[in-house]
Amino acid sequence: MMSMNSKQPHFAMHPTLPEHKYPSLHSSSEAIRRACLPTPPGLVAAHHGAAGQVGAAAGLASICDSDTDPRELEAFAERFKQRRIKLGVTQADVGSALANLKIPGVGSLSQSTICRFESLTLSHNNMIGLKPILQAWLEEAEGAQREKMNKPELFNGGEKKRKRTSIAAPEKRSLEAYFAVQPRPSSEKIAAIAEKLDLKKNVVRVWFCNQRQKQKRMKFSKYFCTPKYNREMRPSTLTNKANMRTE
DNA sequence: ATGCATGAGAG
DNA sequence: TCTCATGCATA
Repeated sequence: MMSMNSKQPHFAMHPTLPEHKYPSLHSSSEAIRRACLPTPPGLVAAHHGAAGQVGAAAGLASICDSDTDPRELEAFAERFKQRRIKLGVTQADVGSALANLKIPGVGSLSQSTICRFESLTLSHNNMIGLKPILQAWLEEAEGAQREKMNKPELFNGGEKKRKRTSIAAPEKRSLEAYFAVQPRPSSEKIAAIAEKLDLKKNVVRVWFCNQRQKQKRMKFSKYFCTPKYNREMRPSTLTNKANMRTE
């Protein structure tokens, strides 16, 4: 049942980026952390007032560390976004610019990932791993603030476009109902559900996997279940170039 | 901003 | 098979 895989955080391993080999990045992630920056100016160790409550609820002691403290991550993410926008750089720009940092084992990231980092919709560990990298980029970008970032990157052939499956609302509601009573259905159960909803078994399986991942995102984790955080869970809009232009 | 998907690694 | 980090495609 609870096969809580306590695995190490690993990074990029995308099939669509042959440029990098991604050699066990997490091994060098600590090196990056050290090699990068000391600690943010005044945002370090915000308030530990709520930390006690959360820590108790979580039954953890490690989150007291300023580098893994959810509040510190939250503060950094917010500051990161603000400064990125100040620089007039999009999430996609940041993602591709990361490759220019030449950090061993660190290639580019997608707009999706940068977006999720800023909105805290990543796992706690994922946030911790990405923070030093994005922090390094931010420093570089602000250091070379007077120069214009260039990202040519234009090579397109005739690749097969992936088609995204769309699960209809009724089916989705059913899935959610099943998930509520059993987040981890057996293979057989999945097959049964798939047949009932007339969906491919794999689609149902992946849906459950993704649903479980959602529960583990920072915003929905135990660290952020207090009314206060729920209130501040609102999504922002000033992110894309389009929105920035709209001003 | 987010839904569905992939693939490495672990079990 | 699952988890986990991540991304393409799309709303």
